[in-house]
Amino acid sequence: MPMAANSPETTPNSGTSNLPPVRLELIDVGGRFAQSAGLPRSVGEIYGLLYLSAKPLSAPEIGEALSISKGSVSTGTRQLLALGFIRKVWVQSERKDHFEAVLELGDMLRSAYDRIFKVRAQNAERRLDAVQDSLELSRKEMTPEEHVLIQERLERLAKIQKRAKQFLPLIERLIR
Amino acid sequence: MPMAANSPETTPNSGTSNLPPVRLELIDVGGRFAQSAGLPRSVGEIYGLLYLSAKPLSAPEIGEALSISKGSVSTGTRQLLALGFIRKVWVQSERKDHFEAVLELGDMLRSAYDRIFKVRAQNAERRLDAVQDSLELSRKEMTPEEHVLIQERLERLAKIQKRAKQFLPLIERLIR
DNA sequence: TTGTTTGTTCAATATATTTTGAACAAAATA
DNA sequence: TATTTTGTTCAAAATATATTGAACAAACAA
Repeated sequence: MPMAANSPETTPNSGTSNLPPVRLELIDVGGRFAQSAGLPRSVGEIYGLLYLSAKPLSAPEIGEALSISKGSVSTGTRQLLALGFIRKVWVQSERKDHFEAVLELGDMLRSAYDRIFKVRAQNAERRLDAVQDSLELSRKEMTPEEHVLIQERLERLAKIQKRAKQFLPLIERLIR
Repeated sequence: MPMAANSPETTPNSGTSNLPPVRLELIDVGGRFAQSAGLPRSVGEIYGLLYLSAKPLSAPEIGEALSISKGSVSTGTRQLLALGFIRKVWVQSERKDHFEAVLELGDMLRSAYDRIFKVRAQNAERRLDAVQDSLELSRKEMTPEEHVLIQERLERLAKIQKRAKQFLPLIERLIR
């Protein structure tokens, strides 16, 4: 990975676009970050491109700069808009949509982070409750020893879950 | 997702194993959790199986219970061992390796979490430095305005990065 | 209205990841 | 030693995910 900094050949699209190396690199940074966050690489690349752009870019411009298809630009920008990472802007005497990066990246990342965190915490809670219900339903089909053992271990999970939930608001306060 | 609780048909391996429904459900919970953490589903399923097991299980037992192959059991247990989520135990008069879940799941999750977090923070820092170097290298190939704009925006990123880094120790203290 | 431009959708394709299982290696037994 | 049992590896198959591009729809112009 440290190699990437010195090997423009591996950087997206070095052949056809004429973006300066800095920008190609930030596109790559964005792409990798998106991947590590479970999003398609192209989504991060679009953000990386827009983040260092002096002016809003149209969909065809984005597609050309990154050599990705119309379709990918369309779905990628839709995702970024939904996440609030970019916005549409109106460019005078242009019919095409134009996009620019929301520069308050820190705020966006924080809110995305705890949105995800909250949803996960909720799901985990619901799911664990269901498992505990299931234990009671199948009580007769197991030995008392097995029942107790499982009950205890599920109880442990529930405790972890509860603690994680309690930390949420603390982390939130800390983070903003 | 709520469906899974009521549809044993979709639960892993309902045909051949005779595990009680609770255990099948926790296997599923583990599988999904692993996926959301970017690990193969089977890894989470193995942990889920072991977590509610009254006794350590051998590789073939795991493979049969989850209907996954020898190879998957081998790589899956290796990953879980490396992460510290399970351990090998010696079972009397048995030649096969046996595995049991480390029950202190909370501790393991916390340490895994901040291990990942630290590595990411480091990578982000190295990477951003490289991008900033790259900006200086290609200074002459751009207009002064472009240079300033990019410089400012990279500066913003560096600030976000620095703040995130500062929070790390706080989060750590909070979490343990 | 018709023709043109712009944007979206989605089936087909390409890519990346996971799983399998046969071949191999290592350890234990006899 | 040879034989059996147990565990690992890795190329090939299966699966999951992302991307493409042609077909469609929606907005606008004339």
